Amino acid sequence: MSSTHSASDLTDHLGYWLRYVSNHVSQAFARKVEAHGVTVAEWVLMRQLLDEEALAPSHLAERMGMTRGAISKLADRLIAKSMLVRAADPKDGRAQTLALTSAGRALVPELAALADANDAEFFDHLRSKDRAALLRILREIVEKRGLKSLPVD
Amino acid sequence: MSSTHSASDLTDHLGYWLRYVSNHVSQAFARKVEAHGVTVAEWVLMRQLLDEEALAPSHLAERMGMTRGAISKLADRLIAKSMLVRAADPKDGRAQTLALTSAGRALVPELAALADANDAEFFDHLRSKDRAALLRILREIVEKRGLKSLPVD
DNA sequence: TATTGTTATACTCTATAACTATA
DNA sequence: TATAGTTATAGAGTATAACAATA
Repeated sequence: MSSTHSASDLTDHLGYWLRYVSNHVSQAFARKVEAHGVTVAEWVLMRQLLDEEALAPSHLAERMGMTRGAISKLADRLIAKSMLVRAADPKDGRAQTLALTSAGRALVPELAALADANDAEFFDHLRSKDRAALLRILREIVEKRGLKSLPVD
Repeated sequence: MSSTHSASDLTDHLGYWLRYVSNHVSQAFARKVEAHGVTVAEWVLMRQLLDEEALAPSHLAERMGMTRGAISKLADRLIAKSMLVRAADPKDGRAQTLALTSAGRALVPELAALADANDAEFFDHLRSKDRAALLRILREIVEKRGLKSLPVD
């Protein structure tokens, strides 16, 4: 039990509010990106690859907090959409790498603009101090709680 | 475009961090409640009914930001688990009401305790000022953005 | 044997749309 | 016709587990 909560004031659960707001924000974003033929999860994967040239599926799984199987399926869909290419790793016969195609790379800024617009829609009305605090706190949770170790696989 | 973001610093999207943290928190909570045979979405529905005696499916759909069809299916599962009962509304032959069974009502505090524990796990390390700020900001977003009107149906 | 990745399977969550019964 | 609800269908997202290839 948290020191600041009791079972009686149910609406005070931060996890509840986080989920509620996050679901709405993601749904709104999903609607924006679907015109470009991609989903939110696909965008997240593409974004991981933007600065990286190429990444192993297992590496992506760790970063995104998903299993390797889930990444495989996500990658399949992006490959079918010609956003991604899979290639064998010459150094290790078991390994594969995933990289953006030029089409995929070209799409990222458009999606990023939509993400900007979505952020603006949900967060621009906040005082800039609150907006900064929200970002800082979320990052702190990720860092302190070491979020990324979830998928046991 | 938000005034505080550009397409180049992609990791600054609040929506991204919100989603990332929320997914981890919800997944951890899902693991805790599954021992009691319910899912997170089921818990949210049960919780809506705790203070209400009985609600119409359409009312729940509006509150939870889901379609009526989705509520129907969720309710089916909870009824199969004997947590919920469906009853005809005597005043309107079309209408139904959903209410917790005594077993359902008895389970809520146990789930609430798990929610407390989950919250503690993810948020207790924050300074209490930050914890309060997070709750306040999330609530403000819900209020100002009027979140609940999403499902068009 | 351990590791990388894929595939098979299953289930939750959710939407859209068609349908039923009542108003 | 309009409304309340359910059902049918579909697809995303994700997990677990079995499998294949390589190390």
